[in-house]
Amino acid sequence: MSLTNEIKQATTAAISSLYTVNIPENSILVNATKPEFEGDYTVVLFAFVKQLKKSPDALGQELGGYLVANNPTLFTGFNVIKGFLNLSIIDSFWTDFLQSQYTNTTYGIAPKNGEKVMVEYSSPNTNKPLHLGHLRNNFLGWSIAEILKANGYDVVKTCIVNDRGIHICKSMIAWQLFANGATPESTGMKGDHFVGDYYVMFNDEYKRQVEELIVTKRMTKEGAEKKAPIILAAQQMLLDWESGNEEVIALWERMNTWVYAGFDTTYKAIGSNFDRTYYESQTYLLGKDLVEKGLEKGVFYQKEDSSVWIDLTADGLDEKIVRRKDGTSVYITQDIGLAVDKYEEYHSNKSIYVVGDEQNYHFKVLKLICQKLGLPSADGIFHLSYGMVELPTGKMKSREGTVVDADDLVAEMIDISKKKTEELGKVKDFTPEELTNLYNTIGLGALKFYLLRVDPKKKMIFNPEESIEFQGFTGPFIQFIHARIKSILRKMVAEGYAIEPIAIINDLLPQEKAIIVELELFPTVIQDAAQEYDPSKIAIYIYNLAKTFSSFYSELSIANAESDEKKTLRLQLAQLTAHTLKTGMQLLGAGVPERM
RNA sequence: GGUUCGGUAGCUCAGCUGGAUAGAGCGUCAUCCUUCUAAGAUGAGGGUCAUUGGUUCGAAUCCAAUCCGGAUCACCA
Repeated sequence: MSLTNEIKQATTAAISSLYTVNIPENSILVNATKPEFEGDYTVVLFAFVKQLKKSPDALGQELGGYLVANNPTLFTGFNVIKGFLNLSIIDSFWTDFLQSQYTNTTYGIAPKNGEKVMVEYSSPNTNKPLHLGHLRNNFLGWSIAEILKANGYDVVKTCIVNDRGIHICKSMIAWQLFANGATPESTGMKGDHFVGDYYVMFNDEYKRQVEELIVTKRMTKEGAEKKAPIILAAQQMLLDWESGNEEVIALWERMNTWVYAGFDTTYKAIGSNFDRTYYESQTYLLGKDLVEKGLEKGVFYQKEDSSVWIDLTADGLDEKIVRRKDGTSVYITQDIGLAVDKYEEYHSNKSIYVVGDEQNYHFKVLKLICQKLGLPSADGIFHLSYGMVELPTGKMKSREGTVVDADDLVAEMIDISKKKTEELGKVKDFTPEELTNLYNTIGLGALKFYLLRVDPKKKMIFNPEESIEFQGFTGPFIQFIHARIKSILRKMVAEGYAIEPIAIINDLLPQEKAIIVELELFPTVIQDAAQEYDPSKIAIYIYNLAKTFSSFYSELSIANAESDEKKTLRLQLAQLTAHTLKTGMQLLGAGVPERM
């Protein structure tokens, strides 16, 4: 149990025994004491002053006296200022805590709880390469999966690949028209970029044809957009694809192979993977049966043109189509089918979809429809909605060439970490392989930390003009503190100094105590991060811990401590800090180097 | 227009289940490497917490209204 919970419990017990009044534990507010006052934790008294009919000061004195007298293993003293009861925690509590955890390399990680959760993220389109927005999505999905695991859940990471539809046909048409048989191999290009280029070519040609039709045939813009030969060809190709035309399918498969090879490279570079990948080409027909059943049940209704709808106006939403008049399924139908499919395969009660906030409405509707259909998976559907990554100039637009490409950005980050490392010249004895690993760790650490340190729900601004920071509130700072600690620990090992458990220390210095106080919070932070689906809680926490340690480090010597006892204590502190920083970074999908 | 998310330092962001004098990082200025890694530490400066009203012992935090910005409301996915 966390210390603040212990304090709450002790306070409830005290109030109950002093005044025979029962106050719920969670209504008691316990905060860290402000540095300008004496004490470690503060109970805010105003809330129950009225109920207990006491002045804040009298209540504080009585409560404080009782708490100290009855919890001698927890509190050493108290003071009351206005309505705040400041409690001092006994040093033995902190040293005990440290003794019990300093060798624990998985400090903060909860044991398995037997529950299963699915996390779906990434969801790429096969007609263009991954960009910065995908990176935020991938890092978020990965991190949430890790955070849930750390809370004891069994996690299945899934990906739905958007591999069919008119947009894919556009790349295919353009390739047929313009490629002259070129391939990623023949051009030396990464497959996803190769295919993405043809998607751009399609749009350029489409635009040209539309303008031509407007000029030569005096068509309206809308009319020309429908009649341009290249769009008609794409539409025909989609029909051919759906009817199983062998030639079209063969081309589709060939181009998909290129794209997947490209995606694989990117996923490998950013350290991402999935336990199960679904392909829309295989799932797009799912859900049709469910529409039939829904019609029978009266959840859906049919219009005269035989399209099928659901009326959600009673729930504050609109009417929504679930099957087209030509009988084909729409986006939402596929998702209903996939939800059922996933549930039948894994039987997880919770299914998290990491998808941008532009689809908030879609997921509201999806969950509602599933509930109305009485699907067992319905209540477990949770849309982890995150904000878009924008540029200072606004949204990223592929048509205007303002997309920040994922591969480019990753390469740039690794390159910058290489340059910075070389400038500092601290790892000249590294082998080329060790150097490559280090640059990767630092570059990706910086990138992941940067994208995960802000609240996922908020949109974030990325300025390509200013490169991502390596100093201050960043991944490399945390990595640096970790490497520093490791360096000290290595030195101790080299000197044959063993870190043994020690007896209680009664003269903890403020700098020493500050770190233990911070460390004690880690398990609570991991729980919060899971509850809120918010990796930034972890990022902020490990940054604060690293900062606290860094201050401590610059003020007090570890190797040349005043006594052997203190030396050991500080080494224990350093070690548990290193474990915690490492675990925290791992929860963000980032690594920590032993040296940098 | 309906729904919804946001507006905190020059910039990027914390803090939001109401609690003490609103915090970081970057940038600016100053100090510190013969002592465990300076990707560091210490300090200075920087605020009408969008605006107005309300709730109360107390509001950046809760409520209402207003202003500004984003997303969404497709027989696209």
